[in-house]
Amino acid sequence: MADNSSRWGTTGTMEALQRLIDAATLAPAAVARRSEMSTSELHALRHLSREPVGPAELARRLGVTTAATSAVIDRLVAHGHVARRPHPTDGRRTVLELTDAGRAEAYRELGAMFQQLRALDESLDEHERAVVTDFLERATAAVRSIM
Amino acid sequence: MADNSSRWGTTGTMEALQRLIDAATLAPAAVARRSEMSTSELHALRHLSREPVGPAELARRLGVTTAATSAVIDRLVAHGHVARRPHPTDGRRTVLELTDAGRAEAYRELGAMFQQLRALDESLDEHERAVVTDFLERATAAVRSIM
DNA sequence: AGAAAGTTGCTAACCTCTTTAGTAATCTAG
DNA sequence: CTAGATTACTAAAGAGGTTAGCAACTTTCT
Repeated sequence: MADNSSRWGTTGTMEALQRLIDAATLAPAAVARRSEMSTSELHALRHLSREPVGPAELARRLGVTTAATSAVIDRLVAHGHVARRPHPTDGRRTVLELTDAGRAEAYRELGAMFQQLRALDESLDEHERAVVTDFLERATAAVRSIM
Repeated sequence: MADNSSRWGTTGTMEALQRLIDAATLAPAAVARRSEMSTSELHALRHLSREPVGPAELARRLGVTTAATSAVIDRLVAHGHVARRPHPTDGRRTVLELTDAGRAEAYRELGAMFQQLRALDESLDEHERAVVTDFLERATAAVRSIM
């Protein structure tokens, strides 16, 4: 058996990464509670801010079943944040689109964060950006390796 | 009102960051399901792998109430992963410590990820490490700003 | 063209985990 | 030494998830 007693993540970079991941896990719960929605609804709003997708794809991104996603969408529709539209070519599918109210809500809750992240990104020079992107991609691979 | 229609995170770095955060959010659910525990139990195991803390502090780190944390600890104790010990000086408090079985479980489920992250960290030179750490800390601040 | 198989989206019943509310024990500050 | 926090817990109630199953539609195979 390996050395279980060795501590993980003792360098500054690893500590910083753990803090980022913890913050990114806790922040949605805090925001969701404040705006009286579930974390899944908030995550759905965030995903739909990027591009319209259907319930099945949204379920994959949320990491829950399509059954649970149906309920999430019901709540978002009831709040006027999302509209269900028929898929243009595939009769089985539905396309979920943010309403203006939904877009405003997403912006209100998450806009400040994305603005700061954008400013952070723009403060990097080309070399730094390459270093950071490479790090993030390799860290993502490490995280995904346990899924 | 600001420009709601502008898309967020369109650069490579921002895309990579979003993928990391999504992976770091989805991975615990996948691992927890596989090892038949709740995500809170897994997160508790991870936090307790770093240092022993009490239920109140653990509740803060998990982002749930102490009532919910009591139940999480009950389950971990029932599975033999954690032991409740009295705090040496404060009579109100309890100190939670991983058992050998708990440490082995944490290592089994998360060890591969931390090993890869460690290798990633070690592949950075001093300058790169400084760039990455600074980026992670500023990204964490951005995420925390919406909490 | 028609049958078989897969995908999509939903409902219903159930179950797990969390919150709210309240209590007892202990510590700390005035 | 009393008043107010803090810690940890239990019990009742609620939110949100899963499993199971179905109907509609699309795709693939023959």
